[in-house]
Amino acid sequence: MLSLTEENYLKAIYHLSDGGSKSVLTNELAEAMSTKAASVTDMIKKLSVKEFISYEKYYGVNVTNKGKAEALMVIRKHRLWETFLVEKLGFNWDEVHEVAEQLEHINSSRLIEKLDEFLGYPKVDPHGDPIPDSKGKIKVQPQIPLDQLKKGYHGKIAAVKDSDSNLLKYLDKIGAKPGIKIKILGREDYDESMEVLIDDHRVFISKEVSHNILVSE
Amino acid sequence: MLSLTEENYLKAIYHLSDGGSKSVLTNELAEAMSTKAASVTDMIKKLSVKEFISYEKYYGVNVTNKGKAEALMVIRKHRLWETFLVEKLGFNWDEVHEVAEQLEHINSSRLIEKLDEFLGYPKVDPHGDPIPDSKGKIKVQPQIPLDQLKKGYHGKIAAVKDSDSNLLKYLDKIGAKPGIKIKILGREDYDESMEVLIDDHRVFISKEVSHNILVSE
DNA sequence: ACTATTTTTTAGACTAATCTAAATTTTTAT
DNA sequence: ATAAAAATTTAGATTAGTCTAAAAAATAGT
Repeated sequence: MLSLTEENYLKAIYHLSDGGSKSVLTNELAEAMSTKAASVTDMIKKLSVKEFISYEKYYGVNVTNKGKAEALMVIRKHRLWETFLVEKLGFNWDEVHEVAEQLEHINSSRLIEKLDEFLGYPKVDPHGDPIPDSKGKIKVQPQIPLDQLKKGYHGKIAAVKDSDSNLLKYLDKIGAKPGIKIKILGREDYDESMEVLIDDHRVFISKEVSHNILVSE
Repeated sequence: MLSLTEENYLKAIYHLSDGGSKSVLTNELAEAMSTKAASVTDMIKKLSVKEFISYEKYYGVNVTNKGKAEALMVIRKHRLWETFLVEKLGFNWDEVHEVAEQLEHINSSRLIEKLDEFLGYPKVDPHGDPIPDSKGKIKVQPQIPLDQLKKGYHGKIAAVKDSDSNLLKYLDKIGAKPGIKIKILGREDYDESMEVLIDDHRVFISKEVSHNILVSE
């Protein structure tokens, strides 16, 4: 069993490695965990002994399959709880992150299976991020940031980056959330801002915003 | 802010002191916390400095008003989560304790207010124990163990002691839960066993069991 | 290729919560 | 009233996670 801190490190490693597809450097991880490189080195050794990651001195860490499975379970819990908070308790989607950070560490497989059932086995969380199933399977469909597309594109919002609560508040204000129709009406090459139609509502958005709106296909 | 461990000690002190009405000895607390007296002494000093309890060397501890308020909030969270697990997720009432022990430490007043609302502001948890309101107010109505009553008594089950999961499983089997009608049909003085009618269903129960069934009035 | 810079690791120290063993205080029993 | 027993506290050590400062290794710039 992992401690709360170990779980948080492992989750951060999983995310920074893009789901295990590249290695993660000590300083990156220190930055992500808001801690010092020395502390990271210590923790890396612990997780490495437990075989959740593989580690070669000075060359960064990689998650093992065992580590991936564990990280996916934490992510599953996090996203199910976020869904619960929004769907059942009426939280706004910009308010759920911190609480879900705590709830994701509750240890009870029965609880999480029951919660999943209660929510109707959702496939994605309120930000559009996929929820791993009870076996850790995750459906990754490639998502493209809106700022990489041209005038005339139309489709549906697949997800939004959930890094920043202020961004989420703004996206909420303009009605940009997963499942909503979006169309690029025009695009200014100079600053890469664009005019878009969000659910038949006309809005101007900066590149900063369009970069955080993800569409599929 | 209290650490998880401090919260657990404080809750145990609150319960062992019957809600603050008597002082608690070091060894009692060590027993309750499954730890050693020396560790208890250390923690007592910490909680005492923070003024959650008052403490005189060798003479046990008492909770302060500040400590009571804090303990009641933890108890509120515990009981609301238990209610959630049973009412919404379909847990059996003998399965909820351990999970609620974890959930009670989640720190978010917004979460707990929303949860309370979602559950419809319940007054008691699935075992019949009262749930403190958002101000920490708790309705204590005196409850009498069934083993202290005589043949002919009839009324409703108010609560059951939730100490032991095996007991709860048994109570569940015989249909004894809060709100259910109960009548004492007969009582054997020798071993204090009794025959009772639980929701019009005839059962023989030992003193051990009747002692853990509480009725009001 | 060699020096300067950056990154990472090691060494040693700190805090919270725990432990064992020893010392102290209180209680009990004669 | 005093000795034995029980309860409690103190002292000193341990573990997890963190830190700072110093040492070691890798990278970059000329």
